[in-house]
Amino acid sequence: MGVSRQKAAQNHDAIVAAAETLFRQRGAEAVGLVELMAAAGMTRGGFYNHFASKGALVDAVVAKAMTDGLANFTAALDASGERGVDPVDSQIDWYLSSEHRADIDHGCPNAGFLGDAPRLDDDARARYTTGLTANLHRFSQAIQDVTGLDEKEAWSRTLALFSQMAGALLLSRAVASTDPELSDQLLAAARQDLHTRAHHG
Amino acid sequence: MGVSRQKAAQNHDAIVAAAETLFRQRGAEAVGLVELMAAAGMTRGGFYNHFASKGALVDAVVAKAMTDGLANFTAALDASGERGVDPVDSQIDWYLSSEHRADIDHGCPNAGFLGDAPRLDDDARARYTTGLTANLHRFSQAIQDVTGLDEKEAWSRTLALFSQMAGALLLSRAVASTDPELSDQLLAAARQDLHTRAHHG
DNA sequence: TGTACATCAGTGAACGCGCGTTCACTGATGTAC
DNA sequence: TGTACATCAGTGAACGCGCGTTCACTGATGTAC
Repeated sequence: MGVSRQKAAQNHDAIVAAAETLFRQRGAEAVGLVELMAAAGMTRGGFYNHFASKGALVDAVVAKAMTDGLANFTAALDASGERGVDPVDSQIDWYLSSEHRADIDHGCPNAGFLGDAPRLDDDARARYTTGLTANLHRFSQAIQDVTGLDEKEAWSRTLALFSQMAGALLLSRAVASTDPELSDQLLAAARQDLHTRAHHG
Repeated sequence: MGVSRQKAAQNHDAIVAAAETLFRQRGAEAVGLVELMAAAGMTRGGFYNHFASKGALVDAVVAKAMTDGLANFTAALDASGERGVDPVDSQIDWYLSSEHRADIDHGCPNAGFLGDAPRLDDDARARYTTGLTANLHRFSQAIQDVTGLDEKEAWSRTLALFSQMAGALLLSRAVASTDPELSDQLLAAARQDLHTRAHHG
């Protein structure tokens, strides 16, 4: 084998991790397997010991990103609760921060893969959709806790709020290098607007 | 020549028109010149009589889409004014309609190219940014007319509202085939939310 | 107005290149006794 | 515990293929006289 099973499992994870970064930055189509495997510390041929095809890797990457995203979101909400700060406000501030704008590699996957989602294959798009849905339900619960709205109202509010968060983040990223001032204004306008709306019963 | 100058100019437009549709649907990277030229009714070699490179075509497509988008937006606002209906409400209804969701080929270019914008080359990204800025200014003027807010307040309001419109549309498109109900809910929630906010002074 | 010639948009074969994928090979690891 | 062998992750050359681009060629168009 030349490599222990433990090391092989680490290599598997390294491929997925390298792929997530590269796919988010440049899109899955623009990343070749040679470059990808080099980024994971191997040469090209080994790829097919881990995945049946490049498409299968895309599925795995989307699945992992969505799962991690939900875990991070839940952890952030819990951490806010423990610190005694408003979890929805904290989330809005982080989501529309310049740090999150810059963190394309590991930021919110719902936004990170949003532009690519319509062009993913069926499996990956299904994974994106279920991941997004789980995230929205978690967010809706937090909205309910904060506002006291009923379940249905909170769900509508959540869809409206998250649309604004994702839209502002994507627009801000799209113009970040060409018009930094507009990029900042987009984040600031959405942040201010969302804070006043998140708690309005 | 085998082809008149008028016909050559028509062919030029046909290439750009075919490219806009294909690029919006699948992304510029995923569309080959053979397929593109066939869609425009020609064979591959003629492409370089019209554009120096594929990248130059991408620039031209983005530029045309953004220009057309602003013209369409302005025309729609004027048409609303003449019919005596609220131009901002009309725009919101159209933007978050299932028709606009389906019209990827010719819908709002600010949303249509939003997912690709960060990965466009410098020229195309600059064209996207200036086009978006022009659209936002036109929208801000309409918001000012409707709400009576001052220029600065209207601008912030515009950024917040348009972020929500673009985000809802992209999310709705992303899940349209995998979760049609969620896709509809995203549009409906944003529509309802935006109507109540657009006129609030 | 008619003729001779230059122009140049479109054709289709060809180019080098990088892609995703395959495969014979390697050698340390894991297993059987 | 030690030895012989099977396993299989990783290597790197090779595959066919489609990409963007180039180029010699064509022939109707536009121009000069």
